[in-house]
Amino acid sequence: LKTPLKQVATSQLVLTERQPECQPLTTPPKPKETPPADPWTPTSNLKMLISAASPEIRSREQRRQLSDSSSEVLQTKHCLQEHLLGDEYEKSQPSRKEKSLGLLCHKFLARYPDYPSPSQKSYICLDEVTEELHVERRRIYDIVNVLESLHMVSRLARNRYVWHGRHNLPQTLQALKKVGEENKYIQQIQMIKKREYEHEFDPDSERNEEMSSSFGSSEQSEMSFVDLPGVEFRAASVNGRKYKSLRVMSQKFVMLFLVSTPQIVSLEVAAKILIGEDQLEDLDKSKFKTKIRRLYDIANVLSSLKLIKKVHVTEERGRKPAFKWTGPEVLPNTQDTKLEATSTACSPPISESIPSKEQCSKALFPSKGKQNFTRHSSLIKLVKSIENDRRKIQSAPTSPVKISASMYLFLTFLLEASFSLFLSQMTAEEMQVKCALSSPEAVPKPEPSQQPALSQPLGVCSASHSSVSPVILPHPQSGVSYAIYLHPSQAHTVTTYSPGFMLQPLPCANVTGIKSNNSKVLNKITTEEGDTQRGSDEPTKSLATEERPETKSETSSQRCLKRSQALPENNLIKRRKSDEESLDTSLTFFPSGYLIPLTHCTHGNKAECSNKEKAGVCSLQHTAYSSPITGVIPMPASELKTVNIPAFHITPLNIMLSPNSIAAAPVLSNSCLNSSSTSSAPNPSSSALNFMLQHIGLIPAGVQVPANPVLQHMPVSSQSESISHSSGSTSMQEGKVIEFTFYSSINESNFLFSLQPSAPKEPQAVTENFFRTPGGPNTEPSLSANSDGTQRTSQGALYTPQRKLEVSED
DNA sequence: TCCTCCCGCCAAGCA
DNA sequence: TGCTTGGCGGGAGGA
Repeated sequence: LKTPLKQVATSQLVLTERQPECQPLTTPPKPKETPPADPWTPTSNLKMLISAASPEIRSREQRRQLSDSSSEVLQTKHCLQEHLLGDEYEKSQPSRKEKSLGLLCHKFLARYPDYPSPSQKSYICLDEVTEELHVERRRIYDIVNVLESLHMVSRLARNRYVWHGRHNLPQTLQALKKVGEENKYIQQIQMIKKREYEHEFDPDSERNEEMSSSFGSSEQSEMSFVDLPGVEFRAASVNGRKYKSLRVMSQKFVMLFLVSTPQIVSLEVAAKILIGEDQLEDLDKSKFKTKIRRLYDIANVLSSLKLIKKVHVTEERGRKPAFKWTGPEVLPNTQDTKLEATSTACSPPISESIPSKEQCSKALFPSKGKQNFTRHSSLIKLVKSIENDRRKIQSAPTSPVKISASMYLFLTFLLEASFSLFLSQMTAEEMQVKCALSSPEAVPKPEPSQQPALSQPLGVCSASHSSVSPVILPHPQSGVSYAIYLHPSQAHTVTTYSPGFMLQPLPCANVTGIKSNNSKVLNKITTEEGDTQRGSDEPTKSLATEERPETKSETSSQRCLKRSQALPENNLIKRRKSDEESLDTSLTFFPSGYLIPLTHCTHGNKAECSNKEKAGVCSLQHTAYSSPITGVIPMPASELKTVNIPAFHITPLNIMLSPNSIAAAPVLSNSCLNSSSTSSAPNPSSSALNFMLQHIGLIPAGVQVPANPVLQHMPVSSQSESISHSSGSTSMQEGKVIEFTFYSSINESNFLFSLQPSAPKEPQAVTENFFRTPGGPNTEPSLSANSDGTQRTSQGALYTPQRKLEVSED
């Protein structure tokens, strides 16, 4: 059996990247009369002589003179070796790049047609290949193993493989995607990113135990080779090393791309996941490095297959190598999903019979007999992780937060970042569904073309981030400016202008559903809110109920309830009582979840303002804000956690602010309410934040905080702070603070921030407390993982890490 | 300096 | 027992 040569093999195929089959615009074809191996320049002969050992040139020779070229080149090489001494010979050697696995893979692939005729089988003889490509057998194994993982080849016998080409690729990718989804790789990726984020805050913390428990033991997590029906896996050593095999690693690597959105996977994350599934407890640097090495090997082959492309992801911590999926799009595993949905390189005229979905499923998930396919151990891990989270939540104390006026500005950044991330982490499908469910008339369905922007997860700056940026909303009558966080789906757009601060299209507040699952307190609150609020709540409430199946093992509200019951010192009722007391005096309530007063209510109008706002009208006096917002929800933030709000439909703020406590908050805007001037500010970068914070003295020089600091309980000094703005139009008054409690809660179907006035606390340095890290001197808020990609402080407040990410291609 | 990954040792396992 | 297969990590080229 001879290894068949690819019908069309030119030097171009070897020296340049191969064009995808279906690419419409290609380089004009080379004139036929030009022999592929002819010298291109007058000096080419010399170059060829000098670099005769180059694999490319050798390959060219091989193709031109099929049988005897290799020996000639070898002779040339030997001659060169004889005549060139020392450095000269070294220089004549092919460079490292020329010997790369990627290039070798190109050459390997050039030997075989992408879509071989089913009638004639193509066989690969390893000896032949190694001889013709002048590489060590070991290297061919690397290539073949990866190709085998994609079912582009399969092992026939010793030294012999069958070449399938890309015929099986669509099915394979679909199967891999399904397995990847079953293995909850998305969650694992999020968890790893989250832990990376934690690590930034607490580099010394030992979380291996936690990680191990969440990833499960190695025996649980072993994953077999994902096979396809009719493509038998006959690896040589299937028993001993298969779990570490490059094949399995390659499949997992591909799965990560297929389940990710966007389809960019960093080597680091991939390596951690692969290690995690092996033996996380043995995680050490060398193992990590080894995994990375292997991933490079795999990535080189996948790159040659045009399935991935190298990119770089820039985060706060630097530039990380990553790869972007450039292969065919793999649609969800539905019965209707035809394989032709895959595109470009994988859409040949498939003449082979395509295995049915049932066959694939049966093969992938056999109900009995030999287990050929993935064990879904990640489910076990997930449960463990969730249990850990739940334990922490239930035992977590709650404490109020004070935050200074200067912090407010910063908080707006945080809110934006967090909410932006939340949005970005939603898949386009979720968005469509939830938008449609929650506000069918107001929410236009995202165009398919918009989906990528909407579904950018994991720190990639989404183009849609601006849609949830805070708006500084002046209120001339009350003298209060508000920051509003609303999603555009909320309603009509109004604009405002606030010099020196973020300006975004301002959606009018459209009261969103706030649903109480079971909290008596909430019922009471609802009563307090009044009928109007309830009325506006109803549609969404019902929708939220529909949207949120009972299968959720434990809602955030339940968790919160448990927590509150378990913690007398933070008893909700106590808190509520306290809140009500403050309400009697000076507390101002703003419509639930939307507005943050930025400026003080003067003493002259404070009471009026307070009363108005208590009635839910203070912020609504202006016609531009005559939205359906009605009523307020005065409740402790911890109780607010019981509110179940359909994600994406609500503005994630619940605010109760005391005019006293905000008496001197800055006026950020005095612009005309109806001004049409609008400008968008970019998402604040980490460096910008750090600069700002350092500039205003909130953090010492040299201290860096990420763009999305932990949102957690932050005892903040009520003492005078040195705050000054030497630039910009925003001025902060000294010695005044806004006091509120910030909670956030995110899970799959809930998203809630709340702000509320906090009880007086011992003065503490704002910087120290706001930016303290878990595990630091003040270790109260420790971070823990959550299965849904969010993070949680020990008090139960959740946040989702986000980094400013830039993806750059090399 | 760090990223990238070639190279080859050597062990597992097959014929 | 020899050969095939492939895990693994040192260390060097390259950016």
